[in-house]
Amino acid sequence: MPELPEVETVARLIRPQLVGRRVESVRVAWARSLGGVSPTRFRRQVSGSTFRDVWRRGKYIVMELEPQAVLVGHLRMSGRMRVRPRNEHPGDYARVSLELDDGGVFDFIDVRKFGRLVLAERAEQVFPELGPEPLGPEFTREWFRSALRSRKRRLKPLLLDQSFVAGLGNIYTDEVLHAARLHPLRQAHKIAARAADALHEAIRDVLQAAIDRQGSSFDSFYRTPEGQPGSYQHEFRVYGRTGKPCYRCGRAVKRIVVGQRGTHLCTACQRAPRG
DNA sequence: AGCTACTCCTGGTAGC
DNA sequence: TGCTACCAGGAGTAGC
Repeated sequence: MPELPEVETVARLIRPQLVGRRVESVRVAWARSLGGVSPTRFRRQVSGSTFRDVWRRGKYIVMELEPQAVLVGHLRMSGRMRVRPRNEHPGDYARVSLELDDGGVFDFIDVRKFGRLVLAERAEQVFPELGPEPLGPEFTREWFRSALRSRKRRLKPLLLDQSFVAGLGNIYTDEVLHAARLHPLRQAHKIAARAADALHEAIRDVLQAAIDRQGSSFDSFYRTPEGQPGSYQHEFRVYGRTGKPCYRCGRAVKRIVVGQRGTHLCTACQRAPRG
């Protein structure tokens, strides 16, 4: 599921439910969700600690614990997080559960088991190399222009690369490229300054609009921590619209495969590179 | 440096 | 209805 807008939504909603809460006990139903940290050590260190803060970086959710530890969560394809009342059933896919001192239980839920909830001393120990936050102050037009110029790589795989820009995934990359009218196979270093600016603007606009709608939900997977679906899926202009008319020109949206990822585009609005 | 293939998992769905 | 094949929001690794 989750890309930057969904992860941001999760972080915003669980933050007020966790900050200040003490963990009373820990249940680990699927040890591999801990990413190599032993369940024993995880239980010992997390039990009794208190949430100090919750924030997002790229697609990671960082939960700071008192006095000095972090839980770094990544939802990958099917992960969710929520806080439920203790008398409510956790469901079949709660992989890690933390009982809180106010009667709530934090669940890390993950059908496909790709997600992780890693205990570390500092978040930076868990993060791989991450590019700038696309909605943050470092992501300027000037930086983006020169960053594109320095990469001899196709746009779609480049935008999906978290070490280039942090937070875009398969859906929003397709939406962003369509909004900027750029073909996913265009070479980054050949993008003119005006087109680079259009792409920069599209990235910020699409992600912000999706956050405003609490992300996108189109199957049973992604829900906000309160169980509500997001609504940005109603704004998709190409993703999942194969064969349907482009909202800009009316031609059928095409699906191609780029780097093993399904890729949706309008070949009239997004002109293919020569060759 | 950048590309492809493969891997980790389960569930939903299209097609027969 | 039942079976099978394929597909999916991510990303690390290996090999070329």
